[in-house]
Amino acid sequence: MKKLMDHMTEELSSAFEKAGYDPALGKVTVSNRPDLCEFQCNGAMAGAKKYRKAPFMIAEEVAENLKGTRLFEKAEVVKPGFINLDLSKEFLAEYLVSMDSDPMLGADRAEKPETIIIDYGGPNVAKPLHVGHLRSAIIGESIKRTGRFLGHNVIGDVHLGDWGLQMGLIITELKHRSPELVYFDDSFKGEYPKEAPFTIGDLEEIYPAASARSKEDEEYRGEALEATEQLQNGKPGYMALWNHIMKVSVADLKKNYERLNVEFDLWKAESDAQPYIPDMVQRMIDEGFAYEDQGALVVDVQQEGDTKEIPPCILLKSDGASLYTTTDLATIVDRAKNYDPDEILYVVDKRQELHFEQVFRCARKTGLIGGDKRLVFLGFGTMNGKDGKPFKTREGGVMRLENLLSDIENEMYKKIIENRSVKDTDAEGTAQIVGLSAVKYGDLQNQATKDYVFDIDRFTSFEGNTGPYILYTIVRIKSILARYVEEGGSLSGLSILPAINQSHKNLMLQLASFGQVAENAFVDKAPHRICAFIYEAANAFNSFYHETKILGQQDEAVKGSLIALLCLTRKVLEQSIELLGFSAPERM
RNA sequence: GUGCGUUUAGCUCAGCUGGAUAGAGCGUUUGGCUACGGACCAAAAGGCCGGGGGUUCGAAUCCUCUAACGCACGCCA
Repeated sequence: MKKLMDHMTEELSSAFEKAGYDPALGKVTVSNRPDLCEFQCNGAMAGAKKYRKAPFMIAEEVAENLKGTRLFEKAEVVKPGFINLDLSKEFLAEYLVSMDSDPMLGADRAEKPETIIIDYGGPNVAKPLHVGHLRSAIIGESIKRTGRFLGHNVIGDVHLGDWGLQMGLIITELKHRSPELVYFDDSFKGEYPKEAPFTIGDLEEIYPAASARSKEDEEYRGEALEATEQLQNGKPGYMALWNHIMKVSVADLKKNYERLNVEFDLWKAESDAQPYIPDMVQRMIDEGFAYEDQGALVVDVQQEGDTKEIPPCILLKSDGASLYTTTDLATIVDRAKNYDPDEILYVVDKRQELHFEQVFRCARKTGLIGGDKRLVFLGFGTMNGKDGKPFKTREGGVMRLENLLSDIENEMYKKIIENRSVKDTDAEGTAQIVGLSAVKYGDLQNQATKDYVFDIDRFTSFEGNTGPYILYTIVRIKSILARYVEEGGSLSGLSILPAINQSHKNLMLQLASFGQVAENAFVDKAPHRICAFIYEAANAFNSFYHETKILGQQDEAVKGSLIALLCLTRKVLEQSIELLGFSAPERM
């Protein structure tokens, strides 16, 4: 569907052209002086030099050509050469009517749908999810939903860390604790037990213990490294243990991600890429890309024009074991082969930027993926506490994700109970929904690439630019609509009419920009733009609501049109939060 | 050391391709419930956009120098 802005830009462009100027000057933007006008065009000033003419004169000539247009109710020329525009209420109403009947709400479905793999989540098995995993999950999920909404074939892959030294560490620690287990008996030939000899709780205690010990105990670390390599070589006992670890962990991870309303299409892991490694490495050697350096097998990725030294990619360590670089490369092979994606997007901690730069260069250089395919790194910043330092528990430890969520939910529950004006049959369920909005909105409202301060008190507040405030606004709309229906009104057959006051028009203008916002947010991988849009829309609605009598409206046609606009507002807001990855309750 | 990033109101952050008086929220101050949810709305105060120089009719935005802070820099992931 053609955007409002496109309609206006077309109109201005032809006005410029008719006056003998470059139509490209007719670009219309949202006004940065809402007190003066709704939209503006600055083309006259941009063209002044080229045409050696005062911008004001150019603007006047252009404005002359706008007379009689049904698009604008005002098109005036101001000071140096601004063309200030106010949209016609009738045209705006027509636009909203067509937007209302468009399932995309004014956004365009991709002309050429692309296959995009988003690599996000990135948890390690046997380790509980902690706050560090939050951003990847939230941001990745939002981008996935937005891309999908716009018609792309987006595949979310959790990309589990299941193959590195961490596994060797767990196996080693298990061996120290229970050497009698059959998994450690090399002569054992029978079938390994079906049940894991540990629970998720055990694993969560075992890993940190092993990790800590390996840092102090050289010999222990050596054992872990050896176990890692043996696992990677498929030692049966270790493979059996690995299977147990995977099963126990994945079940737990799924539970946690579900609570976050985050869903992956693929639960692939590092280990899934292993089968591709030998061939890939061999080919890199054969084709002369890989060579031995200091005992390790490496590929140079330095390029001309680099302002710094980029270390080579290490494919195999001197002991022959692979690293995460190797795995990431092999994963590209896997993905290229099985999904043929146009783009692979990595939503990862920004500290890994250099690593991915190396991986991408190596993949390109060695032709693992077609040159027309995109490898994109979206690095996000750290989640800090109020002190500006990485978020920790009160005791200074790493905050587990489930604890964080529980804290938020409890906080929400308290507030809901305190404020409940409507009887709420399921305060706990509501607290969960609202709590999730607080966490997600609090995160997504910031630019992904920057560090941000996670402030529970602020995020869970019902006031200000928060998830709960947005949900409150939606619930309020639902409540009005419900009352309208109770009073005998019908929600069908209503149509949107021109605005009856300025706040009414402002709301309509804001809603009309949804499609453009969604598209831009996806192109720029910037969910925070959707947040900004939602917040402005919610404000516009509340302001309109405050000034305008709705249910008490005498004129039935007007009343119906206001109700129709409420329906559209609700639709737009709900679609927007859907893109962010949360939803609104019926009451709160 | 090299490279990358950040620096906007007391605090937390926006500012889309350079445009007219730099915007929100929180906090502070003030006003509004005999209209549909006051978890709201309206308003005030608060800023040499880290600093210098430059490009431009016009710079928070582009270039350059500089400061502070953060992060990364071959066999961990």
